[in-house]
Amino acid sequence: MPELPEVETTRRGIEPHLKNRIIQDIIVRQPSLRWLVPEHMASKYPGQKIIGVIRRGKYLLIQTSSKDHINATILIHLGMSGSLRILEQRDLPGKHDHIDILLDNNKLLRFHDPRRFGAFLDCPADEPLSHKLLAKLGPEPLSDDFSGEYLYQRSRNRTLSIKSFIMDSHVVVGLGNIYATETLFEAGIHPTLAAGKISRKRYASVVLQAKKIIDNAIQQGGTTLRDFVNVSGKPGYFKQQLKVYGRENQPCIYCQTLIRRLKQNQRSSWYCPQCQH
DNA sequence: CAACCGCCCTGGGAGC
DNA sequence: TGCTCCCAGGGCGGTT
Repeated sequence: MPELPEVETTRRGIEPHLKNRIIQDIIVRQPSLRWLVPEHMASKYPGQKIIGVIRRGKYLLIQTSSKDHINATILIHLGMSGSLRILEQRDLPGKHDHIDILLDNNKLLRFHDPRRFGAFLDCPADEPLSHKLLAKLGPEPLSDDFSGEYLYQRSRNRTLSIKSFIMDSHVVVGLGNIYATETLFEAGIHPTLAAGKISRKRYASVVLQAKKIIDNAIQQGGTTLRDFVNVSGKPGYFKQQLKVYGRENQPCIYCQTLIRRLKQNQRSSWYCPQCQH
């Protein structure tokens, strides 16, 4: 489920419930996620106070602090199928509810992840963002660092496709398959074009559309926020206005040409053969 | 270095 | 109903 807007929606949903709470316990039922959940986390974190939840790309960082002013940070990635919910401690765990962080108000944060591509890790104490998984990430898509000029410069001499290029988190974070597909559709760019051959002008369009789409999706994520955190645990992709993603053989909303699908690096791309070239 | 490909998993849906 | 196959929101790590 989670692309960047869903992760940001999750962050906004859980932070008010977590901030200033003391962690009572961490219960790990299934440590085999993308990487093994470190054993020491269950002993390190109880007693720590949560001071904030920040996001970097699709990673969430739960920052804590103890009486001795020792800071620590839990690093969470939701992978393909992960979700986080605030529940009561009396709510029994179900299938795929792998980790609970127990809070000091009879609530808990529950990590659910059927496919187990997610991650639950510990950051280096001194500088959490120096974690190996975070250190080389590209700029945030909504930041000023993500500009047409930046993409243009980074892409010179690159032969891979524009689709693969903008989905590379070391280039820019947060453009997953859905939003990369939608971005190229709105920018009118065929997904197989070589990244290194695309003009400044077209990259300016890519950036403009990506920002628009992600910003809009975050706004919409807000509408499903309550459900996401408290009840169903299902973010509403159905509520999103997807213009090309998943629409194979349906008419393009601009020109009525039938949308086509192709495979790039084992991921589907949908595109309009008329509008995107 | 850059590019590509396999793979970590479970579950849902289509087709037979 | 049940089997098999394909597909899915990610992205690391090994190989060429």
